[in-house]
Amino acid sequence: MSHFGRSGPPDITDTYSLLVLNITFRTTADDLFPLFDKYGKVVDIFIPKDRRTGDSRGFAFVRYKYADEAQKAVERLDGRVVDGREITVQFAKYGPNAEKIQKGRIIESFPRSRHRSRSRSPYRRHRDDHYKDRDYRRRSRSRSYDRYERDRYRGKDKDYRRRSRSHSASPDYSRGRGRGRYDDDRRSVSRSMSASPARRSPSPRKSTSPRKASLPRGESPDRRVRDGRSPSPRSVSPRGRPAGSRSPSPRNSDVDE
DNA sequence: GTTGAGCGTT
Repeated sequence: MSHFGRSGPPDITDTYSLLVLNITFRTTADDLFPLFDKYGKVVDIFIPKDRRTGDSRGFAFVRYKYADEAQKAVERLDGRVVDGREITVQFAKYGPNAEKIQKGRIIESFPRSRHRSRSRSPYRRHRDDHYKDRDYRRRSRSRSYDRYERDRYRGKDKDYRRRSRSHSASPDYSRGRGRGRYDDDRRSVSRSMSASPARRSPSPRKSTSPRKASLPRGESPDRRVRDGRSPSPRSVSPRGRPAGSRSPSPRNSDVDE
């Protein structure tokens, strides 16, 4: 098994990271280790995986101990077919040791005084080395990872923080206002979801057509619901939950939330 | 069980 990345970055003081792209989603560090280790001393191999699914993201980071070896691997493994897919090996630009790369200038660090026309690794991609190619490619990227990015973005709370700072002058006021509006919006979404007659209505299948025609937009109910619930939906605590005594119907509490 | 531009963790 792969013991890489099991205890975080082992040692990146003198290692050169290489980025391996275009690898298959099933390729693991163990598969790349022998391949990369053949061309030099591989210190560690890390493959970012999804937090939820745990699947590979399609690229891996290979850390070499020496730059010359890394460079060699880049030139030798770049374009190699692994698992039926042509992988792309190149030096990592961003990362924990990106600074070192610029400082060390591994690209030009050649043991043999061999002056090469192109110090940088020759990305011999397909003839599709166009410039606008990326735009069209980027589009496809948002297919199955869109939700992942969405979740990630939400988790960062970037927007929330920014807004908070903007109104830091009056946190109370802003919070109250922001909260109310936010809640409203959120409830709106919730309502939208609740609209699903799946579990809200236990038996709406018998009369779904008439109701639908009756409320094609849902504006009427919308206002009604907002007016009736806007004031203080959360302030109201109908469930005076008896801490000591357990509720006679635990299911009720579940339904509440 | 899918996907295919990109830059990473205990």
